[in-house]
Amino acid sequence: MSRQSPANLSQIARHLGLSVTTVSRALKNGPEVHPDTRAKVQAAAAEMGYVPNLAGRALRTGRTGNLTAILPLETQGSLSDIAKLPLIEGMTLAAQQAGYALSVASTIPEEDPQSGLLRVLNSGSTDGVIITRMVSDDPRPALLRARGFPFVAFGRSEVAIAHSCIDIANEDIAQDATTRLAAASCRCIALQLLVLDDHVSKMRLLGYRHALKSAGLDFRPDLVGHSGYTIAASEAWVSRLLALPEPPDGLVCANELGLMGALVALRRAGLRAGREVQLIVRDSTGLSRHVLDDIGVHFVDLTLAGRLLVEALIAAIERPEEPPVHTLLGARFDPVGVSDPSD
Amino acid sequence: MSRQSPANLSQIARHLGLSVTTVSRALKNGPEVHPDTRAKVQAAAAEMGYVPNLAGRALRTGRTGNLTAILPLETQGSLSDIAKLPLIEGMTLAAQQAGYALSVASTIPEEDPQSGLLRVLNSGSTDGVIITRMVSDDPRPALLRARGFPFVAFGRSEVAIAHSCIDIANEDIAQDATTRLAAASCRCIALQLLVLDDHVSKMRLLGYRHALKSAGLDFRPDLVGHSGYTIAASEAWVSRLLALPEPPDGLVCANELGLMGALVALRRAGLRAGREVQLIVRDSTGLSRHVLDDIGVHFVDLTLAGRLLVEALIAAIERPEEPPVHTLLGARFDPVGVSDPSD
DNA sequence: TTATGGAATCGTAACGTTACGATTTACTTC
DNA sequence: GAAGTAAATCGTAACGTTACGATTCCATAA
Repeated sequence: MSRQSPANLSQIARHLGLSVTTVSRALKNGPEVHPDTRAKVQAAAAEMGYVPNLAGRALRTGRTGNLTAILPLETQGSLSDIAKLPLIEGMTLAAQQAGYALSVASTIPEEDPQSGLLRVLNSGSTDGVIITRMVSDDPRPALLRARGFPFVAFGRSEVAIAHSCIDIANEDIAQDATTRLAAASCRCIALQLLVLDDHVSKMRLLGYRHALKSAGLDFRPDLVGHSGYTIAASEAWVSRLLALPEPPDGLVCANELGLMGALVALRRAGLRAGREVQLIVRDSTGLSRHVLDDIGVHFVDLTLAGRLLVEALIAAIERPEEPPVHTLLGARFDPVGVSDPSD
Repeated sequence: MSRQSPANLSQIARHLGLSVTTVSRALKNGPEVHPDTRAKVQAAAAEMGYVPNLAGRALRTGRTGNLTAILPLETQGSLSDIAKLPLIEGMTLAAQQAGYALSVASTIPEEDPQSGLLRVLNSGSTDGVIITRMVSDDPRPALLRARGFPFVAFGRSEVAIAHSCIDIANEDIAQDATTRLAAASCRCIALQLLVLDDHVSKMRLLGYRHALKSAGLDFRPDLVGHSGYTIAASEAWVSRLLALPEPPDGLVCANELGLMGALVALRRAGLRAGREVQLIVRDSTGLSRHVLDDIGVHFVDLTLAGRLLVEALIAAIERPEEPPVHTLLGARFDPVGVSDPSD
């Protein structure tokens, strides 16, 4: 009962009385084989259950058929940012449909982000990488560029290096959310950010300030804060907000977990979402509309983002002469409420 | 600016005046090289930035350094079962720490589950697979066994084939949940299942019926139903339950999404969780305790399950003579409530 | 001095694929 | 019928690694 390996080119060639070369060419629709031969070879390959051995092909061509996404995974057992799931799903499915396999590699929190990337590159087992969590002066694009290694970025940095990137229209979304709260008569609108100094927060802050100005509201630095990626941290931050002398009457939440934390904080303070404090959230899982009975949800389709990232990466690998793409993904605003019958 | 490839064995050999063979042996601590030589080789390899080419190694040894988990991913854009995220995280991190890469392959809903598996096997790009969503008479273990291909299963089937599997103690958990509801004076306890006919549902039903019997309660088939993996389906099912002539006063939810659906259904019916209907949920993300203000949560550590799956798979690959492991993972019961300050 | 044996190192082949140049076959044209 | 040409096919080499048998070297014993 030992491991049986699938048929290879030489077995097909022997079976048909052809050379390995001809079989190889026939299978990839090379123009130099006789149509009859091609048909015969392809029939035999199908019948014998031939699948190309990727190691052999990789050794010869340098292409492995693997893509790697570098994501920050949760190592401590606490609740992870669930928006990663649709992103992973989108990337995996798009890769699979294009004949690639997608591996996820995790950054290690204590580690320099560059060395994690280097580990992946040097293993030589991937054709291209997707990098995430871009920061303003991110060193990774330059590193990848210097190696001539195909990559795409999820999110923008301020580094002037040509590469494809897919980003979320964070500025627009924050601006729209703030404007909607102002239109709902909020006068003290708080903005929840996730981490300090990354590009996402910078853009969201821009949109927020722009909307405040348009609505004729003052900017109050004490209403802006970063609350990290956990429910507990969000709850702590919102609780502090609510204890201010002039607490907010509107809150732009950063994501699902930020919303959860905010809801817990409101419950503890005896306040009601949608009444004393109105909430808007940026959501990527569809979860928020089921827990939030308030103004609405900005739905950001990260499954689509994952698909676009993979497609851009494959383009960078297979057609390097094409110019890089820059896609800015907007959000769909969904009003919510208990009466909404949709999923 | 073309892609620079890292050093290979022959470059190191040339640089040191040794043969490729000796360098190869020195780097993997083979016993036949002189200690001085080994030290020299390893120093040179480190200095020249040598990393083994995985394609070359794979071609020679048949080992690729890749593991594949076959999961059902969401292709329709609807909210996916978020419990997959901690599972993926646990698997990915454990694989990474052991020097493997983990790819996720998705089953295609319309497709025969076997052909998806075959596609993965035949690609020859993976050393072992993790299969999930086991059903009672699952054909996949026999298929994998016949090929001599290393694999582990998440969940048990009733097929008598020796292989490692990691399972959740679904029977115990459902029994404990039902018992707790009965102890909280519930007399009509409903059981939410996910899909019909899989092993998980079978075990949960067993535990549920056992607990009912112990508590002296009658089994009512109309209180047991399967509600699929979406919030909407759960909501529809719970709504139907609540419209029964004798509606339940207790509900054992299947997972986070089942809970969400139940909460929406309760709100719509004007009922309060923890009052007219008491809830217990099986949770793997830590999310439930933030939305549920009721009896409690059975927390199932799927990050750990993912880690155990990968470790068992690596054992099956590297040490096939070892007997397979069967691990049954229990749950930790966490009482919840607004006054609970933990994350 | 010559066997003996063990330690250290080397050379060759092979894994399955593809690129490239060489070779055969069949058909047209003079 | 011979020469020329295009189409079809073939043989060889190479990617980087490891397994295996062969070989060298050196110290010790006969």
